Amino acid sequence: MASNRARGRGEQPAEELADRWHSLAIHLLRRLRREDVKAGLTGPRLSALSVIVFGGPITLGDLATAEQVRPPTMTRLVRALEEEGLVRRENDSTDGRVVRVRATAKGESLLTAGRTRRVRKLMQPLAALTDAERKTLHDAAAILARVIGRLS
Amino acid sequence: MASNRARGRGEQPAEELADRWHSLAIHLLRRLRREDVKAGLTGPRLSALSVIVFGGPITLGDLATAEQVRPPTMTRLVRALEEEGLVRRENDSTDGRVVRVRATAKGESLLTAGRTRRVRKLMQPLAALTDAERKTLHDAAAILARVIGRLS
DNA sequence: GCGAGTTAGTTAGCTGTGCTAACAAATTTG
DNA sequence: CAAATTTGTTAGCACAGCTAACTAACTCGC
Repeated sequence: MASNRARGRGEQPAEELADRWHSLAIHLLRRLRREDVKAGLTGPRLSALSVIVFGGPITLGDLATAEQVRPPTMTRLVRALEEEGLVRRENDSTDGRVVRVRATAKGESLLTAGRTRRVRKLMQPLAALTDAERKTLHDAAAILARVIGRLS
Repeated sequence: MASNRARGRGEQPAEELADRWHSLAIHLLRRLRREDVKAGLTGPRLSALSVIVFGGPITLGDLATAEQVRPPTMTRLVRALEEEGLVRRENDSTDGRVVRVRATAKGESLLTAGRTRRVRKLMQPLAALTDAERKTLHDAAAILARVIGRLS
């Protein structure tokens, strides 16, 4: 029961963590953006493509929700992916309004085969960490994902 | 010596971690951006202001380096901060080329007093974590910062 | 079954962040 | 002192996010 709110010695106050992670997210993304550009696909597009590939055919609205983005933003991301031949739009047979998005073979292979190349730069320093450090990052990722989910 | 590269059971392969964190950074930033906008200052501006406030008067070039951004980008960020009265430009007395950027009282108070409001949304779910979870996030932040630093 | 309301997506237009290329001004150096 | 370097700015591009306003399609109540 001393697990929450108490703020004893050695504990991490939420405010400090929030500041720290805010800054980290900005800097991490700036770095990754450079690599993404070299890899030919930007972060948001790659992220959307990943959902499409692993989430099967999905409606544009669901995709926007999954990516925590407004519909117009997703419309544009999907159009960009479509123009590169990575995804295909399909009409729903029972509801003429909805648009289903499906990955093409090219889109799938780009995501899976291109995966290593894309994250290579980030992987190098990660591979140099100890197992314990990687475990910490692994655990932190799960916690952070939950935190993000609760931001609503 | 089993600490690196081995990939035994329970270890986290660098590739998986890289993918995971890439995605996390994108989603975290999208969420934070909304709050930043409400708070009146965007992430990059806030981040730059923070360096200016705590890093004393600093040249524009050093600021760009610290923020891992190109000079033109920093020129624009500083101009935006200046227009809001949060920072001031100063000419160097010995070198006419350099521009020193200093935080105004308004800038300092916005950063310190406004800090809680700004990160409040992120703090709520963080405060709900256990001490152990916050410690994991704290440790992960340090590791990630190093990883980012090594991306070069 | 038809008109009102709702839902899914798109278009238009804005703000903001990042970049490179090209430049001006100041300083340093040969 | 002329050439090279350094510091910062301007111009212009690509991209991602948003809201407002719209079209098309569906659902529901009468």
